[in-house]
Amino acid sequence: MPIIKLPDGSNIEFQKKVTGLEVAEKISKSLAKQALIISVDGELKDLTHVIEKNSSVKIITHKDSDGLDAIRHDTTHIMAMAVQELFPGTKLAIGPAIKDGFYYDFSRKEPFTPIDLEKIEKKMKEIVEKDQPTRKEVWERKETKDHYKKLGEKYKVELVDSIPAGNEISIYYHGKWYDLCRGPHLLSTGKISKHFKLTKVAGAYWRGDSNNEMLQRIYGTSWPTQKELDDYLKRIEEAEKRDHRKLGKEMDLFHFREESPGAVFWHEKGWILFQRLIEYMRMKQRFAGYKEINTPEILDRSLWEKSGHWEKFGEHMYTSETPDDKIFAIKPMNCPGCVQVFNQGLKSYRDLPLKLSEFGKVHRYEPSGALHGLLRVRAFTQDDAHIFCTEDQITQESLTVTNLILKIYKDLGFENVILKYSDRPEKRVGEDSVWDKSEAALLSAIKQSKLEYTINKGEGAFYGPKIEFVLRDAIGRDWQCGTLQVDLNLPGRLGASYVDKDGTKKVPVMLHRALFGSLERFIGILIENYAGKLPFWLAPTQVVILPITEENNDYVKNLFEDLFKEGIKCEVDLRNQKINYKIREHSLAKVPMILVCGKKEVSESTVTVRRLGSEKQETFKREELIKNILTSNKLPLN
RNA sequence: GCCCCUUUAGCUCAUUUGGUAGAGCAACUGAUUUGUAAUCAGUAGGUGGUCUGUUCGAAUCGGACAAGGGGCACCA
Repeated sequence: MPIIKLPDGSNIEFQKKVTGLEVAEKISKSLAKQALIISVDGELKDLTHVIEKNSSVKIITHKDSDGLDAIRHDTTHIMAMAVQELFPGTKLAIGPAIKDGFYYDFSRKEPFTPIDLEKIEKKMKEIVEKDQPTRKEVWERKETKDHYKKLGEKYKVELVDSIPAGNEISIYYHGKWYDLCRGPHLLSTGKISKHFKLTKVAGAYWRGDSNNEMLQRIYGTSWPTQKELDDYLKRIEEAEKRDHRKLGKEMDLFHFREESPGAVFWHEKGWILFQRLIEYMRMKQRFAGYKEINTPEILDRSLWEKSGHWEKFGEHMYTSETPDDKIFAIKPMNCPGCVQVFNQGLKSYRDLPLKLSEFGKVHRYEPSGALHGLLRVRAFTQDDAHIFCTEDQITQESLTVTNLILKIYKDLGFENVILKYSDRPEKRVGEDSVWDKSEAALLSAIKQSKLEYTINKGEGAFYGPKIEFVLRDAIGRDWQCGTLQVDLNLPGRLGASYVDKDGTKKVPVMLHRALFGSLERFIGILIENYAGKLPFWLAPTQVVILPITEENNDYVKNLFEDLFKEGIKCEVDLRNQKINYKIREHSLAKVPMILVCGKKEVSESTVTVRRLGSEKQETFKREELIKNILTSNKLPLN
């Protein structure tokens, strides 16, 4: 007779085999009420699942992430049920729970409209109200396939085929409707409650393969309570308010236009921000021993053929033909140019590691559907560098790069960083022994950094393993930014060499490294992270000075000159407007500091300060204030 | 690139079923000299994304293209 071990360590002994629900009831009535599914020895099961032997059981409620997933999985079944009722002939593909919600992929000729979504939602609520019981049946493989073949549900047939031999094939019924599904599911359709919402329709390839048919995917979200649903919708709204495309327009930082899709037209304010970021990085890299170079944007085809880009990267490259019938490529990467700088003149082992940095503008022909504001563009500036070193130096140099990246992210307000490590892919160049060495070197650097990391097996570049740096922003979103790649290939292809101790020529290892990846992209991330309220040192307009009346204009202009001379990005607003009007306008423009000078300030040689996000007014002596401002304006070079 | 949607004044949006476009904010002019999130009045502003078809007549209906948006694929 089964002895059930509970998560708190206690045991309950039953006289006969029991269902999950009976276990929950034995623990408490309220738990049984809240129970959604159970976990038996780590496997998720229905509440109706019969436990026959001793096992560890956990009753799962909506407070567990597995419980939330179960609710969403049920909701997507109910959606599919509603869709098939309303739109007979619609075929089903798959419908899993995902982060914050669920989707189901359908195959149907006519597109679903927003009005259809409303109808589906209404129908779903009816289904929930009917509270139809869930029932599981186990079918034979062949019977299942024949059944779905007859119905013309070709995706279900494919799914049956992909279930490993020996696994049971389960069908879940909700009332009369049923679906092929591994489960588990809640006891009845009423269990999910009505706190769901269908959010959007989108195209999606069957099995994520662009060679397959495009299905219609309906996304939705589902929560245990109305409050959680409202909170989620609010969160989405907040994220929309931070959208860098919207803020970029409002703050007059940049724009895009038809003539050059995916390329940024930087306005004065955006360009100031861009330059300031570069200024910071320059200082940071100079301290770290980098030498900044700059290489041509357009290079002859032969170089790209030698480097392998022409073959491997050609479809993403812009090319141009000149009147003398030569073909040039606009660089999509900086590395070949950088290697040419290395190649110029004789290099000795004493020169290594040699770190050459470049703020290089690259162009890549990205698929049109991939473009997205500043985050995915066709022309962008990499904060690139290539470190030429020996194999023995890989670990140390990788660690140094990692530490530099972490420090920089921290300076810019990002404390949460995780790493993604990718090792050798199937298609690769170089000896396995060298791969062993470079992988070990990179991994050792990661371990020494003590950061959380995930391993992406086989996702490395063809020339070497890589690390990607992912940072988490203020509202919990992850962004992939920096990258560090070990390259045992390009230097050789492009004929790089150095003279070693023994007088022989050797080929150096090259580390590719980008801190933010793309400055354009990073600025987009910065804007969203700070919701446009950039830190003082980065703000394109740092200070606006407002006179109360015309009488204070001279004082204000004089103060402006003092700040301007010190390099503060400062403006005066002498317009004939009320102070309320100006405060509102400059606050909305996200100027970090507003200075107000009226009769009182002029007579006392003081300035009243209002900082963005605060209604507090503070009055300072003029000299003291200037000193404070200069301190805030320093680059964060810790 | 693929599926769906969108495109009207500088910005945000309106114009029921086809009868050549309106508002708020911004801009400009004038008045107002103002103490911490919108002072008042007036003026001007549009080949309705582009091309094309249907029609006596198209912002409105059809088609093509482009850009943008949401996803998918892609991100070397």
